[in-house]
Amino acid sequence: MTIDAAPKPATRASSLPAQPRAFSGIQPSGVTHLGNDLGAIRNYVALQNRGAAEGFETIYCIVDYHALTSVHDPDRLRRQTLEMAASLIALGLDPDKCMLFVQSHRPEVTELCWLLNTVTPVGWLQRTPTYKEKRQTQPEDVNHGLLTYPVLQAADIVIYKASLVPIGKDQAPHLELSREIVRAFNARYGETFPEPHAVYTEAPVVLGTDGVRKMSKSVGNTIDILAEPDVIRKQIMSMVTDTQRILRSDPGRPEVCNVCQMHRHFGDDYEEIWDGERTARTGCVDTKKLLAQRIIDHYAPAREAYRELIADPVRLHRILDEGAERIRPIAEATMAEVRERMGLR
RNA sequence: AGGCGCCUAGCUCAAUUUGGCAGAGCACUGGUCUCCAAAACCAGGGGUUGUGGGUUCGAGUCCCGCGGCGCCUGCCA
Repeated sequence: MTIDAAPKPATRASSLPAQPRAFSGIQPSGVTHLGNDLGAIRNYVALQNRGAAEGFETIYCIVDYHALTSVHDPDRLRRQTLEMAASLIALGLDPDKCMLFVQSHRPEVTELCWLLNTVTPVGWLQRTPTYKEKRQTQPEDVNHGLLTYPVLQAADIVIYKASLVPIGKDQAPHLELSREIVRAFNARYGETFPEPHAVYTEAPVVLGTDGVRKMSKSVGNTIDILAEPDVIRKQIMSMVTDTQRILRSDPGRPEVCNVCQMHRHFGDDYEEIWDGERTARTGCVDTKKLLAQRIIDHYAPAREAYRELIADPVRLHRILDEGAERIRPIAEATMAEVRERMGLR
């Protein structure tokens, strides 16, 4: 992973942390699928471990406030939040190495969101790609939360004085907006927040089993890595392959075959597998069975860990509560500083 | 707050001027078929018609209340 620019050393403003902190939020979309892991979670784990080794803090937040802009069923939100927490831990986030908590357990962030709202021009928000997209996908429910979504995102990052934000390229506009909001605030009230920097992670766009759209729970084209092996086999066998390879003897085109593309992430021998497809030495069924088995094996420990975690909600709640408590002093210190700077106290 | 319009399958919409067995396309599931998938063909599941009352032998359809969405005119901190 690469950092887009070296964070400024925090020498000028004494309120900035000595070491950069990393922050990332993830929506409580329920049990994670392959796209979640390859696209984000793997990088969270890597950054967490790097932080533990190099001495900077990593903060991961399940953003249930943000989810409320689209999810309106309380039971579903609660369930998906727990499922996401269990998934993250099962896939390698370690509450001893990182701070893991639920966004709404630190409600101070909503106060900061309001305060940042007052330095944010509406035009910036209306131009946000995801806002425009949501107006299309849920036209019956264009609530104000959708518009102010990036402001809450900015508040999330800066309330913990985080300066490193691991994101995929698709999130670049949101982070750029966060940077502008921070600049606007610092310009008006004095240097208070570190400007967040993108940590561009190598995040492949993982296509779903239909081979066309991005893997997504709402589309229903996921590979559920934490599900039972039979479910995974069935999902992979149903994947769309190279639509021009009709007969077993036809040569395949690994570049356009989503099954072949996924092999890149599960073994060093994908070139060899691709060669088998090109020369029709192997068939799609062979390649699918191999992929299924590799995914099943690779996620076997995570699957077992998930099963244990989700069966013990008391323990999960305790982990999340502890995370929220550990991060509390940072949030409270920031808010005290911000209120003072803005003239509220 | 008032006025007008809308709400039917996961989605887009039907359902005769005047109440009479809730349907189609897409999507989904299964089958046939070429290694699988796709495509094609065949079959199937899927609905408390937003919600609660009322009129009627019978209500998606008519009447009243409530909720949601959109547009318009206002009011208020």
